[in-house]
Amino acid sequence: MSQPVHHRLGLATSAGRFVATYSGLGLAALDFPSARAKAAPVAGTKDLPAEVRSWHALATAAVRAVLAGREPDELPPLDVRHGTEFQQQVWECLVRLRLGKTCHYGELAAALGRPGAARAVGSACGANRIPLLIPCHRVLAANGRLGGFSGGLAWKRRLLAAEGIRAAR
DNA sequence: ATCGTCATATGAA
DNA sequence: TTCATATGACGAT
Repeated sequence: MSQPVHHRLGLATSAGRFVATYSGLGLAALDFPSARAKAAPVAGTKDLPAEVRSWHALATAAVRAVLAGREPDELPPLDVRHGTEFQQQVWECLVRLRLGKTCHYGELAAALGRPGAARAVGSACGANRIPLLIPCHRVLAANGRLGGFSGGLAWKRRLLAAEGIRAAR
């Protein structure tokens, strides 16, 4: 019936206006700038829970940092309940992957004790609703190429470039 | 270098 | 159980 309240807030950056969605547990989704996102109604900041306002401040600073190629100093809590156990393990690994570092789908699978699950890792990355802060753009294919990206490969390239990483073509 | 074809893990229908 | 993946390895061309 009454869903847990979700707040959708615009997040302005030099690269456009992202849309952040907060649940009662923290940041639940981060959407890339798009025409559709622009149209999305965004709550006025007046009757926002103080908690959400502070999370949004952290998220805004963190997203801007990543876009600028700087390591964010503090992340808001991430609400990752929608993920399966395996997906959460993958995302957990990713938040620990420092800016400027990359890994391969297969390496990540092996690190989780599941050699051979490279493809499943790719799927888990695709299910990530919080790009940039859960940095799935730092996961490349074993042949040095880009792999995929739900936000579009142009974004993946752009994010990697901001971190000084250059993938093979 | 590119292309097919398998092998494989996970998750949704 | 069947199908779809943001993979990877291998062999033929």
